[in-house]
Amino acid sequence: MSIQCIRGVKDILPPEIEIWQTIEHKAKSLLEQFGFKEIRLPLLERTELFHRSIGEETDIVSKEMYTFEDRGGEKITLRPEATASVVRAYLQHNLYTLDPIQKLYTIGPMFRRERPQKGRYRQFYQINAEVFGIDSPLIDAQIIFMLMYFFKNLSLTNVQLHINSLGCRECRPQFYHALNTYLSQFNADDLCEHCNRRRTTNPLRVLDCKVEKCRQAMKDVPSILEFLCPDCVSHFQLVQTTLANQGIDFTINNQLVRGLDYYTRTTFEIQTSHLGAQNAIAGGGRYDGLIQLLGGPDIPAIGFAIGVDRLIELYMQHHESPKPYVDMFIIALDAPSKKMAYTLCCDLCIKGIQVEMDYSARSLKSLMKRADKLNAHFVMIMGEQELANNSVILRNMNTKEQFVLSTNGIVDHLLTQFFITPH
RNA sequence: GUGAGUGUAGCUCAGCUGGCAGAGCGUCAGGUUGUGGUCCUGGUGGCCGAGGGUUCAAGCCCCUUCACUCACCCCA
Repeated sequence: MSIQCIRGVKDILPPEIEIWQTIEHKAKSLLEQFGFKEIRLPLLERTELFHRSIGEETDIVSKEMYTFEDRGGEKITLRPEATASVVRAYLQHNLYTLDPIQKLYTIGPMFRRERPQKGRYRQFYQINAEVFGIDSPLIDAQIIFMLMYFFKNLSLTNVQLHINSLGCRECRPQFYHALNTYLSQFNADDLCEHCNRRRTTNPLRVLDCKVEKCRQAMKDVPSILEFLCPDCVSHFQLVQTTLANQGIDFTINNQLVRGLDYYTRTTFEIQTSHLGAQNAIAGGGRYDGLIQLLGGPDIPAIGFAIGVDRLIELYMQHHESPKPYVDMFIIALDAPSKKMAYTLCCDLCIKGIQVEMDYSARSLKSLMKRADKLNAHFVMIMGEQELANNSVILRNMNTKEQFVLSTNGIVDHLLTQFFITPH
């Protein structure tokens, strides 16, 4: 058995790669239409960055990160998400002194060591966007609008938007207090093993536990939405009315907590019922305290990530991979013809025509079969007879029409008569 | 980390109560001079995931291990 790739990672091969290119291209165009600029970031960061931003008690940090010591003894981690790195770069380069408002996006792989399953890989890809320096709920609504437009534009209509508010540093402590009071009424038997630990370490996470007895126990749990301070209420209200005015359907889900500690106020997730258990294809939220937490000024921010692997899986349920083709396949039957074919092949390729030729000495028949396999739109045939007349045969593979063309000025002739030239 | 299912040709899969390793698709060649798709013929292709055990005999039974898939968990 030859060497295989490691568990939970995969190769993306042609022709599927074309779908990835299409999706990424569409995402970039849309993000740039909305004023986002690309930022390219390292995949490696100091481990400390994620401990401080994502939170020590989260699943990501406590058991899913690829962390190692490099040869200099430094603790390095393969990034499990992008937001922390974007914030790090924003602070490291003092981008806020240039303009506190920055809209940045990045596309690339993330790494989490979880058990792989459908839609969940150890190396997975995200399209990530962040807005720094705007605290208005209008920007919350706008990035959600942009996301929903993106999915609609890809003809992905079977997705649902869920939104919630997690409050701010003013009102969240009061909810925490109420939540702790509520949780304290239960014995260890009433909650699952994880939640017994969470009730002290991260009580918010008990809310969206899916274990049956925990859901029973959480039946009458106070809703975070009842504890929001007036500012948070009006913020959340404006997000909702703005979305509603734009005709965007959403569900308020007060159990939507999300797995990273840094979220405040608006959080959202876009889900689908067509991907099995891993139903979130995009998620994000506001993180007004994170920049300060990482040593920067008190600047609000909001962002989201799209799971590209899942998005593409969903997309492919309704779209075929494009069938590869070449514009022309050249069959040259002897050595002098091959020499000429080679030059012609290069000349046409640099003009933007996809041309393949054959480099072997196989029969015309087998090469015609190959032309068919390559889905060649045209086949050029040249051999002893043609070369003697300074001509070649051009066959249209769909109509079966054949033309005899002079070799004089053939590149221009082909470009103007047979191929739609770019520009 | 836990559970269930599956590992046989490049791909999709048959293979009976243990008895010579199979099909379809793909690939390559041919079906009389230099013309494709359909059709016909032939060739190629395998450490039956790996290691051990039981047996005269193991793809099949037992143990171990690895991988994949799905689910739990978590998230994108």
